[in-house]
Amino acid sequence: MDIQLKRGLLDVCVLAAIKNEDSYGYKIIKDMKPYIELSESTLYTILKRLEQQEMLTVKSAEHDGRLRKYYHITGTGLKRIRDFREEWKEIMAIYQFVTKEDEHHE
Amino acid sequence: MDIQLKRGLLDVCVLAAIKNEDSYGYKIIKDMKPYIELSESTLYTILKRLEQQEMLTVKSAEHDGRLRKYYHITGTGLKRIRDFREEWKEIMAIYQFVTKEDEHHE
DNA sequence: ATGGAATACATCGTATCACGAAGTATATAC
DNA sequence: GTATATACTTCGTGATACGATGTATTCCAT
Repeated sequence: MDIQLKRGLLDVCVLAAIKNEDSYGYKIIKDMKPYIELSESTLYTILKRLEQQEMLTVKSAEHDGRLRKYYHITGTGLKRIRDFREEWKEIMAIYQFVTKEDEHHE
Repeated sequence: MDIQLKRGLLDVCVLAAIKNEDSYGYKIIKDMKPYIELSESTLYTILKRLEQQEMLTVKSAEHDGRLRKYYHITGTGLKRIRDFREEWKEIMAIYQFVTKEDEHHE
């Protein structure tokens, strides 16, 4: 898929991946894989950004003797997803504009 | 609207704006305005890129005594729009993933 | 006729951002 | 004991949208 098209979806997609239960880097990548593939460097950059924006919180926890960073979505993060639903209406309007056929052809 | 979300739509939206008839910078901006607002510097950057990618051709023509650059979509450009329709299926899958409700809540 | 919009295009610098490359470290399977 | 999977980190780079700024012409109101 076009890289540019992904850009606007990435952040919100990561948030969606931790929406129902806290998750960690590797698992997020796997869960997103069927929809969007992204590299580790990309994901951790995004996670750091989302943390700065207070869309999620981070907590280190031990698992099988080593530390994992678990990411938990915040109220702001949930709002981001709700806002995305609203933005989608504009996106659909753009989609219609791009794909509408020339009216006057038979 | 989120700038990031626009990114993937901009190129194809500009192509859509010249799909039915050749157009020029100022008019493209006006036609796109209801869907996506973009500055002149952004548009001309995009037009130059699309020309390099042979999605469109440029032809200067006189209008009211001064030169205008008219942009004409190519076969490659039209194919780009068709491909976009295909990509859209993936985008919709991502949208579903992001907005689907937690299954186990009543 | 004079000034200010509106039209029309161009260039430059900057900030954001996705990503590949490379690195560190541990657990598990063979 | 060696490879693979797990798990996270840092660095540098290229793409790109955009504000700022500049140039030049036409149109319109005063």
